[in-house]
Amino acid sequence: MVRVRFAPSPTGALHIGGVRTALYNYLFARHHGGKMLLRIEDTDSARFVEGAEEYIIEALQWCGIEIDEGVGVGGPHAPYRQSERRELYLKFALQLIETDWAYYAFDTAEELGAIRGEREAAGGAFAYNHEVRETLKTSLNMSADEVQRRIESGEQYVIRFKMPVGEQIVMQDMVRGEVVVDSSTLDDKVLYKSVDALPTYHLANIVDDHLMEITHVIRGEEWLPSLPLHFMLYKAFGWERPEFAHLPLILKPDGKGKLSKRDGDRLGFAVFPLEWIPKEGDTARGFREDGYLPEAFINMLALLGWSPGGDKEVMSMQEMIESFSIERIGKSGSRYDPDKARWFNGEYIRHTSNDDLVPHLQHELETRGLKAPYEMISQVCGLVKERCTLLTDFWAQSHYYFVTPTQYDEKVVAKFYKGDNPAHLAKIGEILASCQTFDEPTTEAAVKSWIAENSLPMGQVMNTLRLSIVGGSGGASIFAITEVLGKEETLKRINNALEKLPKA
RNA sequence: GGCCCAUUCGUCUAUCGGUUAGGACGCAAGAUUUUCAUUCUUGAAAGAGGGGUUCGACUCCCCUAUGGGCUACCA
Repeated sequence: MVRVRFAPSPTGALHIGGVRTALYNYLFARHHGGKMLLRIEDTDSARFVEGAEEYIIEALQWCGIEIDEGVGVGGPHAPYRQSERRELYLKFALQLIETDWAYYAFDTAEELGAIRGEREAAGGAFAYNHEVRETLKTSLNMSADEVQRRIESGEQYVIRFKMPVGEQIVMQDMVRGEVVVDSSTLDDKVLYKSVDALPTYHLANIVDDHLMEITHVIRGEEWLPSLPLHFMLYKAFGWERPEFAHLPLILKPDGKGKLSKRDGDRLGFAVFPLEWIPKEGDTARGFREDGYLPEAFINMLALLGWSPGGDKEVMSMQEMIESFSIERIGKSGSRYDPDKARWFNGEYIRHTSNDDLVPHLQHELETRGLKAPYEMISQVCGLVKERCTLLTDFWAQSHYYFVTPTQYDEKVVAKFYKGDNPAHLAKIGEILASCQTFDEPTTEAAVKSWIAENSLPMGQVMNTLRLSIVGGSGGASIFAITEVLGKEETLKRINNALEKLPKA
């Protein structure tokens, strides 16, 4: 039984790299008929941000990533928030001390900072490792009594992993293959801190993955350097370890480095699924608020680092679940391409039914205090959707269906409202007025046959008509527009133009 | 600095020793059209460099270069 987990820290909004990690976990779980867990890793009380957990849950929901077990849903291994599991971890840290895989360290943060500063000033680097651990304030060079005394007197301490020396740690990663690291190059990571009586990520992570029977750990590449530690931890506990897969990072569209919120602000796009309004600091825009459909967003994200192999790019969640495999995840980082994201969205909008689009346009109308019949909104959606790449484009593309133009695009006026065109427009008004039915085929046939009979320039006449109806250029077939508008409104607009526009 | 990871068109990618190196985004040109858009056609565009291994390397190995990640009592 495959069991995977997404284990974010509630330190802020969930960035798209995190969303993609969650997505790959989800696709993998569903592909194998396994379970997807959500665990909140809030072991750093200092970095906890209120609302972040709620944001993460809402974002996953919007994306269509379903959680089977964990925070918000419960399950057999509850609680799933590490801060609520705090009593659990100390005994495991102690177990490691008893088996000589860990030790107490009483150095204060200030002392270590000072040493680090000295070494760096001298051009070197400081690592808390086998070379220095015997010389620092650790239980390795103290009597058991002294250790006991310090702890009982309330002195703050930390429990560090005692990394073995000279061991070749051979690891297997599902995306990278074999990775070998010499344990002598590793330092003694903190596993537990007495200040807040909480474990660090490394301990909590291994303990919980074990207890929650996680079979596959799929996480970001930034964790690859700590994989050797995690391997050793499993060994020290004598636990069977899960399989690991480290995902490549999502990079900036331009320049160097991984994608950050700043890139979004600088280049004008979202890097978070949902808008994030923190209590302090700047708000961050979200794909949802920018007008993206979750299906398009997820489709784009899935293909950023993974490819099913064929030429097919537009895929539903179900199709991605069926074809997903970790073997087909790329090894190198992928630059995020905002243009491609827009293209995906346009593609999805065009393939979304008019009825499913109605709520979005309806919302735009409501915020402007406008109303229109459902049927009309649906028709408009059908006419404008191929001109929209984002949901937020709908209003700009469709406002003239709902609001009679009061201003006319000057360039278009200058180009078409001259010569015989105004007169022709008046004549078209008469022709349309005489149409018994006002649907597109009828009105189009009537007007075009008149144009043909009189050998008039099609472009000139039609664009003048368009100017009167929409106030400018652009838009669907003019007779499709007038059908939606209806006879009365159409004739009104033609008369408006005739009255308001200057005779040239 | 140390450790680790990576490297195919501008970007996302296919290729799992033998291909005219394929597709998509973007870009350019053209077709369709009353406009805008959609759609369709076409085009430009790639194996970081150097050594091996091999009859034959984008593909396997090594080195270099470049890029990235980590190096906290953060995750």
